[in-house]
Amino acid sequence: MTLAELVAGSVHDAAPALIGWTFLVDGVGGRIVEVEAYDADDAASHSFRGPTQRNAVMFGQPGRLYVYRSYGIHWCANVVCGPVGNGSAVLLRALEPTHGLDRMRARRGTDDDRLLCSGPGRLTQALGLTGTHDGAELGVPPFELVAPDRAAPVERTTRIGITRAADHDWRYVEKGTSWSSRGRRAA
DNA sequence: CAGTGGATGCTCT
DNA sequence: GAGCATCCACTGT
Repeated sequence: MTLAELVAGSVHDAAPALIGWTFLVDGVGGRIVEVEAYDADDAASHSFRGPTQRNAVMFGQPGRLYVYRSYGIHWCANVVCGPVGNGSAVLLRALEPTHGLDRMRARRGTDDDRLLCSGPGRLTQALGLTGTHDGAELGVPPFELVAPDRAAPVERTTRIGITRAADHDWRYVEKGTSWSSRGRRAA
């Protein structure tokens, strides 16, 4: 499956299908092990109340990056999905670091590899993503999204860190991973 | 360990 | 003026 095919469909199909893909920015990144789906009928989604200046990218071309500031401090990155105008996206919550570990350690200011990409704010910091990347097209430099050799086993749970529509099971985690943002295990 | 609260800026009410 | 799709440091066991 190509990236274009994957993001063109429903966000609820694309989100679990993204698990196991390798996401790189300028050669730095890793395997996607945790994501969440957000659509326009979802009270927790930025697109719920229709297009605004901030969420404009969510209503544009699929396969682009939607980046927003979270809690005034962090950046969070999403992959826009579905047909143009439907306002859905997949929040990237955690990666298993595989490429450019040294650059990620330097950006994050830690030698604990478990803390490099296990969380949406950490992930963007490790990969150097900021608001300047909002609306950027994925799959072209400096971005790279590589499909896994075979589909990864995926677990489905409730989303994290939201107050509304928190009961929707739209969080997807690679089964058995120790790199997710919750439930870490020793290496 | 678990639980709490502060940092910090922008969007929408 | 409220409320965040978060993270970290600090507290008390």
